[in-house]
Amino acid sequence: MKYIEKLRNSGLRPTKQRLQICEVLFDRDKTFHFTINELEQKIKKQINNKISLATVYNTVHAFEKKGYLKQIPINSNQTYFDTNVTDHHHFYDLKDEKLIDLENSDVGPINILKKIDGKKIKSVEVLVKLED
Amino acid sequence: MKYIEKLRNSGLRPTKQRLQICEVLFDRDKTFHFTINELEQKIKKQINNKISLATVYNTVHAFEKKGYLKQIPINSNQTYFDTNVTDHHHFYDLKDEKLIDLENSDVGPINILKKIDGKKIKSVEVLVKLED
DNA sequence: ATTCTAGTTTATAATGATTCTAAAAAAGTG
DNA sequence: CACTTTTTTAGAATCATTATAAACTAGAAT
Repeated sequence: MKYIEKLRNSGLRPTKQRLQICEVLFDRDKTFHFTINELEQKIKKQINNKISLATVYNTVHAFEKKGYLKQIPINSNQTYFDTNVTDHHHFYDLKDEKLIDLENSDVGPINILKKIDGKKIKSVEVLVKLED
Repeated sequence: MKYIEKLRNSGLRPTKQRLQICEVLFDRDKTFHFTINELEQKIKKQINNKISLATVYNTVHAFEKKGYLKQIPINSNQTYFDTNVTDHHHFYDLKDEKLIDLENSDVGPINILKKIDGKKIKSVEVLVKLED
């Protein structure tokens, strides 16, 4: 399994559950935007093994901490995660409640002119809300 | 009271509770970033009248719908609101968990080059995360 | 391989923000 | 005042997320 080493190198034991969640999350062509709930559904369909909801939460948070996932800042009652951890932006379709990737080339350069003493910029994220 | 007409014009009855919440929200010099919980605390301190939590929620949502408040897209278990409804952006200090306004003049123009058929852009919001 | 230990999984309970409910109160209208 | 509609309210219900504590497992040591 290709994820065993990746997990070990991060200090995470490559358990059956983590490896299966890796498959669901990372064996794909395109970026995956998801809520924990949606991920749970996908796991149910794709895997012949029940994974506890608590484990899904634990794993997603562990992966986020290690930098394999990131949260998408958006106002929703559920937390959204993204398998694309590079700097990039999003459309959010308010009607369908769906996220759409904006590649970096889809957004002109962003200039932050204000500085805060003693702080440095970690990330710049743009959320473009869409309506009909 | 200066808020009576404003409320009436929006189709909201100027009740005692709404007027008091208006005072807490809008009788200030600077932009106010808050969660419902923080707002409730401020109301308790500032007003000699108990306002039910349900009313605070109702009122904040009513004001948001009328465009007097807006939500700030950020990942937090609590929803953040902003009394500054003009197009503007935020710093988010990861360490202190504090929001800081970025005036429009603090951010260069943002060009969204991608279009989605049948959808139009409602808002463009930038979140700049800060670290030490 | 067997034993040991720390890390992991799990079902379930607990928490906490938000929404719902339905009855009482207040606002606006004639 | 009488009437209708909107608003407020306390408390219940909901729903995402986190905590708990017991059972399990991976990796290391013996």
